[in-house]
Order: sequence, then structure tokens, then C-alpha cells
Amino acid sequence: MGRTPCCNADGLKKGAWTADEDQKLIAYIQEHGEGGRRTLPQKAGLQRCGKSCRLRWANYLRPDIKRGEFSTEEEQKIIQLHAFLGNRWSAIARHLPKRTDNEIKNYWNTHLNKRLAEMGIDPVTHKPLGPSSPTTDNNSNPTHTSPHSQLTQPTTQAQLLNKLAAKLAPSRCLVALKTSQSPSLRSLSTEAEKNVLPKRPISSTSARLLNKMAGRLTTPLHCLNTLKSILSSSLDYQSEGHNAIEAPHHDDFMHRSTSASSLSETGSDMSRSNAIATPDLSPLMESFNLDLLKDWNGVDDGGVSSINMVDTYSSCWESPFTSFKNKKTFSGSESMHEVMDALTYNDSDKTYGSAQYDNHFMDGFSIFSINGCSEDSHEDRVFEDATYSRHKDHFFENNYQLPDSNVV
DNA sequence: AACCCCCGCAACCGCCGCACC
DNA sequence: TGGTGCGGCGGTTGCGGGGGT
Repeated sequence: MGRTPCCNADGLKKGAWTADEDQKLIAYIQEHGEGGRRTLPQKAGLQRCGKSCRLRWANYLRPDIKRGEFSTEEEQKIIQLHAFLGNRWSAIARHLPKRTDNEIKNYWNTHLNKRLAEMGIDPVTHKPLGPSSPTTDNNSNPTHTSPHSQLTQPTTQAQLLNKLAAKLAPSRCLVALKTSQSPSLRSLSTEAEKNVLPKRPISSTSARLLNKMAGRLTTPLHCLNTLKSILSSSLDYQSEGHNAIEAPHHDDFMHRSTSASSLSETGSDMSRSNAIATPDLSPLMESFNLDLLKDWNGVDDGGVSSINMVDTYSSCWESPFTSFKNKKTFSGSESMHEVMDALTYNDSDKTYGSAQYDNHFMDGFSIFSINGCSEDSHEDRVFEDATYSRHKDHFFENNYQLPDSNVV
């Protein structure tokens, strides 16, 4: 039953590798390749477990590893990627050739983390540290106090919705969800998307729909209630004997979903829309294996990238911010349509999508991105993330600008 | 010169998803 | 089909070097 153990715990060496061990490992892999890690130590004459050999090779001995000081460009890239990906070091490492996830993790923990903090930037949120910053006052600001309270974090809400999207993507519920958008959601996707995305496949609207949902979640309660309402609509409809593929009529959805009306409101109004009669959704949650309070890990695929979700949120409700397209500064009280219209644009070569983000890392600086659609696009995926940074009206392509005393 | 403390980083640990038997 | 191990990942540990006293 099962595989043979990769190693026996007894008699195996731990701790620092010697030059002799390194040579044995290098010689073996050069001759036989990296495969067969289970039996590699024995064949290579090493008293190590396969896992240890793998780590030693992957993090230290591999010939294509670049060691030593990180360049400024690499630092900027790490910071930028960390803002979007969090502590997903392997994902970050994939964007930095010849650097290992372990090295990047160590560099972050020992250098960049502190440097950002010294600059007054929260290394976790990548936002300016303020008097109510989570890192300075956990009691007054609930965002870092418990898993439950993390709902107030845009990132967490986005991750939650990502997970929802991933669960919905292959299911029939997504069909219902997509076709039961509220009028406001439809209006959001009308002018801008009609003009900007003529070639976008219909199915891709699910990703943007969920992005927009993320952008409208202003409070923990609202987050939960909106999710519940949307899911309950779908659940109710199916429980009434409808074929789930045959999505409910739009007005039907509106009738059922209390929070649907809240979705048409501005962000400042949405926080008031919490009085929702919520049915027991535990069966549905269970069917999606979706634990709202415990499962905070984002997902990469299945529908919507976390980058999308997180930053749509930020772009909508973090104010003031400035639209690159129109050089317009928003106060946060504008309608979603107004905001989205200002954030979409065409250039001569490509037609870009409407999901943008505008993360503020510090006063005046922000990261701005446009998610385009390419010919490679297929259902429920967003491709060609183009990332920029901006300071006031200055626009830097693919270059996160670290702040210094001359800026701002 | 000895001791202490801090810091950087290699390596380990534990968990999870998936493949294998 | 279910138990088990593998591989990958992120978090953590602890060793060793350097600086300060």
C-alpha cells in the first residue's frame, strides 16, 4: 500500500551541508538528473533524506541560481509583487529569474520588511502607516485581531470572493450569478465594456462581475451579507425546481436579493445596507466547501485573480485617487459608473478591460494596472495584466518607484 | 580578549494537495 | 477506492559571524 518511504528517519544527517556532501549531490544530479529524489540520497551516497537533498539543490546548488545582493530593480519588483501576492514566495520567485523563493523570503524578512516600515509603510498592507494602523494599534483597529475581523481587510474580502469565484466557476451557479446581475452591475458593464471590450467573450463577464462585487464590499457585515444574498438567490431558485442552467430572470433575482439594491449604491451608502434577512446558507457553504471564517487563502485561478479583486476594491473606495485616463481626482462619493468610465481607456493597439486597480502604497504613489483581454483569453480568466506605477501625473511603466525624500 | 547581543540566512518543520499503489 | 507518500510551499528555527561593550 502506498509508496515506499522516501527515507528512514534513523541515521540521517541534519544541519549544515558539508562541501563533500554538496559535491556528491552535484555530481549525482549532473549525471542522473533531478528525478528519483526518493532514492537519490542512497544512490548519491548521502546520509540525508530526499527532502533535504531537494531543498539543498533547489535553494543553493542549482547552477542557474543568482546569489548575492539584490538589485534595485529586483527590490522594486519584490515589493510590487508582494503588494499583490502577499507572502506567496514561490509565486513571487517565478517573476524573478534565478532567485529562489527561500532567498526572496529571507530578503523580505530581513531587509525589505524593515525598510518599508522605516519609510512609514505597512509591510503587510503596503499602505502608509497611520495612527490607526493595524501594526500600531491592534485594539483600535480590528483588522489584525482575529480571522473573523480580517473581513475588514479588502485583501481578505477579495480572497474570499476569489475562492467563491473558484468554487462557482465550474458550477451551474455561476451561470445564474452571471445572468442575475443587478441593474447597477449591468450598467457598469454597459457603456464602458461595450465600447472598450467589443471582442471580449461574454463568459468573461463573470470575472469582472465578481471583481465589481469585490469593489462594493465596504464592511465585514456587508461582505457576508452580500455573499449570502447572492448565494441564497441562486439556492432559492434552484430549490424551487428550476434548472440551474436556466438562469433566473433578472427581475426575479432583484426581487429575492435584498442586497442587490445595495449593489447599486455608492460606497458611502452601502455600509447602511446591512439589514438583510439571511436564510440558512450552511448547506450551500458546505457544498462549496467555503468556510467564511477560517479559509482565508486566496486562489489563483478558477475565475478571478486576486490582483483583480483586491485592487478593484481599492480603486473604487480608496479616495482620493486620480484616474490616469482623465486626470481626474475622485473623492470617493462618485457613482461607480463614473469611476469605472474614468478608469477605462483604449490605446491604438489594444483594447483593455475595465478591471483596474490603484493601490496606494504611500502618499502620492500608487500602483495602477489594467487587465486587458487578449486572443488567449478564455472563459473566466483575465490575461495580460499590465502594471504601472504613478506619482501624481507622472506615469511609470512597469516600474514601482520607491519613495524618497524628494518625492511627494 | 572575552562576552554578549543582534542579524542574516541556510535548513528544518509542518501542512496540504495530489499522485501512486 | 482509500491509505500513504511525495513534492511543494510558507513559517520558523538556530547556527555562525560581526559588531559593540
